[in-house]
Amino acid sequence: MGIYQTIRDRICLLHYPPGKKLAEQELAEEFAVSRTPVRQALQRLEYDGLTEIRNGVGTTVTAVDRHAFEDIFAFRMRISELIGDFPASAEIPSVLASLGHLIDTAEQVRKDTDMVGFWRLNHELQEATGRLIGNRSLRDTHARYYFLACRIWYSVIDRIFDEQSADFVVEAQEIVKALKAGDVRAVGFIQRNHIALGMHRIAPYFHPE
Amino acid sequence: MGIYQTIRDRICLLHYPPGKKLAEQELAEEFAVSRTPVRQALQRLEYDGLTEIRNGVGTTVTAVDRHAFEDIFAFRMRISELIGDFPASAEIPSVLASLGHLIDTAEQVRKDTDMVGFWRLNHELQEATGRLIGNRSLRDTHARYYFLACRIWYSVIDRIFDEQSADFVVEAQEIVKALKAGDVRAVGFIQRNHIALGMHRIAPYFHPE
DNA sequence: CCATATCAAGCTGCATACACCATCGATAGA
DNA sequence: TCTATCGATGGTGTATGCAGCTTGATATGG
Repeated sequence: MGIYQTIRDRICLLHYPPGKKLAEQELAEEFAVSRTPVRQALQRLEYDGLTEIRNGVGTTVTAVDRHAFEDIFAFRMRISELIGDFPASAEIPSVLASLGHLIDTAEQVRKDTDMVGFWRLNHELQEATGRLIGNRSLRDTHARYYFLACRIWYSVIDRIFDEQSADFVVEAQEIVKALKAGDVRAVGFIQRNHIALGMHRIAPYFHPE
Repeated sequence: MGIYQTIRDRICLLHYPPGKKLAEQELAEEFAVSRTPVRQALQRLEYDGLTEIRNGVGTTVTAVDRHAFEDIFAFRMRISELIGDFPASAEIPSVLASLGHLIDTAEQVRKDTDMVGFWRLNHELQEATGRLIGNRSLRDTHARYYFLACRIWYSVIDRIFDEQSADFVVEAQEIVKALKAGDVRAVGFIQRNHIALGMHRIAPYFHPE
């Protein structure tokens, strides 16, 4: 996995929490490369909105205030609603295969209260539903804002794990049913509804900094 | 204006047409800097989808095939429809001021068949309507895909200038009327409809490569 | 004449050195 | 004692040299 993806996942997993300073030199030594490729990754992360680079100061992980939280989740809901307008129906079989594996794994993850495992399952679901989107612009945007959102719910996952992971299984099962009926539009609405559920579940725990 | 914006505008203005090779060394000499900041700009443009970097070959401006054309315009239509869901009503007065100046300038641009001037007016309208969007995620996406779309209609602007610029004035006037009524939602639908008009006007001239 | 191997040129990717900037603490003066 | 200034420190921004890759021209053998 590349430097960009590694750092991005660490931010989403809160291994690098908001406000954390990321020193180029330190990361360069860890990845056994020079500062150049590390800088490239950090600049891309800044473009994603996950980090902020200030000359002479350093690179810091961006804070997520109440405004950003609401903006991102509301936008993701609208984006998901659009999935049905651009269905990539040819991908349905492969997505169904992914979802099958995903639901099987989810039971074990729930028993173990394996939060990192749950985070990975969400990545897989995101990747799978992305394959159903037949419009590249929408698909890219869908993925882009997933990575902005996932660290938000992960910041309170220890307090909502049971409900959130139960809903996750329900969401995956509903998507399977919809896809077996060939109804990609339903997938978008299912996802939209579960984003809304998650948003309302997170909001009480989410205090602006 | 920065290196990134300069190169981006040259791509959108077809000064750098699809397929054009952008040599880092050459650009570095033009901007009187080293390759490093040029590389930074080119990498960001690649992330935008405007260029493609291949090791050992060089950086080329991406081609726009029929698929990309349809994806981008369809997506932009959907994005514009969402504007009304996140109105930044406080910006209405300043946007009205921008639109006034814009409509005044447009008449002269139409008389002169000033295509670059028309291109600039579109930038201004894009920037002004962006200020009406109260959701940062939507605003960023709205801007991002504008720059992917504008070089497409600009590639055939010489053949559609009269109709396109006439519609532009109508669009701006309709937006003024909507904003005077405080109806930001209407702005999104006006823009959506004019994107659709433009798309159908372009399609006949647009041949896949 | 054609196919293939080889080499040279030009490009990007990376490593490194240095310049510039922001910050904090020490120190001297009021 | 408080304040202002200066310097040390650690960070990012840039320039530059070199390594590795791609591609096209060229030479060579069939």
